[in-house]
Amino acid sequence: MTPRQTRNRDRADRGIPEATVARLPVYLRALHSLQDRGVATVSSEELAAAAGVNSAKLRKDLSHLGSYGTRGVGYEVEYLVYQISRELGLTQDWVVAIIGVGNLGRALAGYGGFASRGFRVAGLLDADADIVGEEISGLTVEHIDRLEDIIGERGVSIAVIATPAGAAQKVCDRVVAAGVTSVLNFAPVVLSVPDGVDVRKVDLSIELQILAFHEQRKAGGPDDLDALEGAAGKAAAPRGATPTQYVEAVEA
Amino acid sequence: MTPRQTRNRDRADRGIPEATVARLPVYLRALHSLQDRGVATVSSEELAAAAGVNSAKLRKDLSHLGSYGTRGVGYEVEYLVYQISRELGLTQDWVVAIIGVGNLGRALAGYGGFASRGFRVAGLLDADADIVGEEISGLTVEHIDRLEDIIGERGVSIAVIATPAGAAQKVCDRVVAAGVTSVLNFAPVVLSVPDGVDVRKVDLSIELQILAFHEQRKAGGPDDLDALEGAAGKAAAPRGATPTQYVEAVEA
DNA sequence: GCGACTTTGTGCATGTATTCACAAAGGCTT
DNA sequence: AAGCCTTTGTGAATACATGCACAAAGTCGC
Repeated sequence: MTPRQTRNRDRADRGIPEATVARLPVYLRALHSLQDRGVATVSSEELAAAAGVNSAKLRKDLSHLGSYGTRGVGYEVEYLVYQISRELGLTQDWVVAIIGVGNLGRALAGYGGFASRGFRVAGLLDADADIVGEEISGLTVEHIDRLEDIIGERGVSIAVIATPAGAAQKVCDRVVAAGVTSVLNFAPVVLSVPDGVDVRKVDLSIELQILAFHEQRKAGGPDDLDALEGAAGKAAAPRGATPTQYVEAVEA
Repeated sequence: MTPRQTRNRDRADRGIPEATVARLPVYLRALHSLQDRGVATVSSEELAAAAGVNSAKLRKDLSHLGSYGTRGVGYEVEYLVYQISRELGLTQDWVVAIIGVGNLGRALAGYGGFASRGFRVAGLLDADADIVGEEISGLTVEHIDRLEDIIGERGVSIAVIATPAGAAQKVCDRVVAAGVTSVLNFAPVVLSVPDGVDVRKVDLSIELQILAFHEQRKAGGPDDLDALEGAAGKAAAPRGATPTQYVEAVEA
């Protein structure tokens, strides 16, 4: 399937690489910070340093949006902020609902970074009757039974799932059925969704595990234990000999 | 600089691609879940489906660890769990300190997914005297002045930074100076660290912005506004004409 | 013990991302 | 107004990642 490839534009063609899209918010943040400091113009070298990337990469990324720099000078901060914001869709407001008001849901509800960037939290939902009615950051927690109504009435287009793992897929199915096409998932499960729905996952324990891998690497690789007898490995290793028993605890 | 490339191993050579490392925790989770259901053996096809990836990719990923499957049969769940755990460094315990006990820090402290996977939270630190002394999930919040002592005494090797943006770099410098070489950063800033230190970033607002981009795409691309007059773009557009004023708010 | 069937492990082709390095483009100075 | 200096934008080279497709390797029924 070729997705909406055609629009009435002729400069930057509509195929911005995913890797670039993922970096644009970082550039945007760096630009905002420059703006606060009153900087009017920035070179790719400086901006790249602030964003923690290679300057050639930054220039190529920006070139996908169009040609917004001035050779010999750099980029005008305010103009670039606008162009990136527009490209990312931040010149309009997005209505967000947070589902699952545990510790994490509360933290998200109170997160200042939403409002300032065009994301409006319009609903906090939970299944727990004790939590429903509670007021958090100016919003009253509502019962998840009203999910479909809330999404419809308030025009929610992004759902943030912060429920326990066991509930996530069911909640996801419901928000998708109600018309949501973007989901940010904090529950430690792989959500399955129909084509056309985007899911992004944020997973604390995965990030820690990746760090652990590199940490171990620095310390000298895995404790070899059964690798001593060489390449035969598998055949010789006692198959159930797991030193720690990895019993899955129900999470969050 | 060629990093520790040599160990006493001859099977899977020590170059596991980063993309693979990032997926191993996902496989591990899927395997744990199979284990809970009493499944003893799984094919690459099934496991791939559970992890939400292509089965060829899964097989290639696993082949980097060694040859742990049986043709015609599949993979033995328990054995594979052990091998992946070992590769990720989860057969040993990692000591974690969480710095910054706001909403997010609390949520992290209470997150069940840590303990069950070999991560032990050994310290909660904050600069706010009102918070210090408070008990959260069985730990007492300590003052950040004791940072260096705590890291040294308790053998902290991973620091989780959940402070406000403004404090993050300073905290990071201190934990690195105290010997920490892995940092998980929740603050919305790019941390700069010396070589040999790994930083991973989790950023809620970046994820939302990426979703917004795709959401906008589905809806038909950016509102064109100044692109109407064609390719001239930049020259013709009124340079400060940002419809919304993107003033950076100090973030959670 | 043999043949049919299943599923792994991987070579190869394709696609995507990064980085280098430099010509083209603009501003600034004299 | 000419030339120097800076910095962009991008072609080309390289590196990394994905997915197909199939031979090799094993199991299981008969």
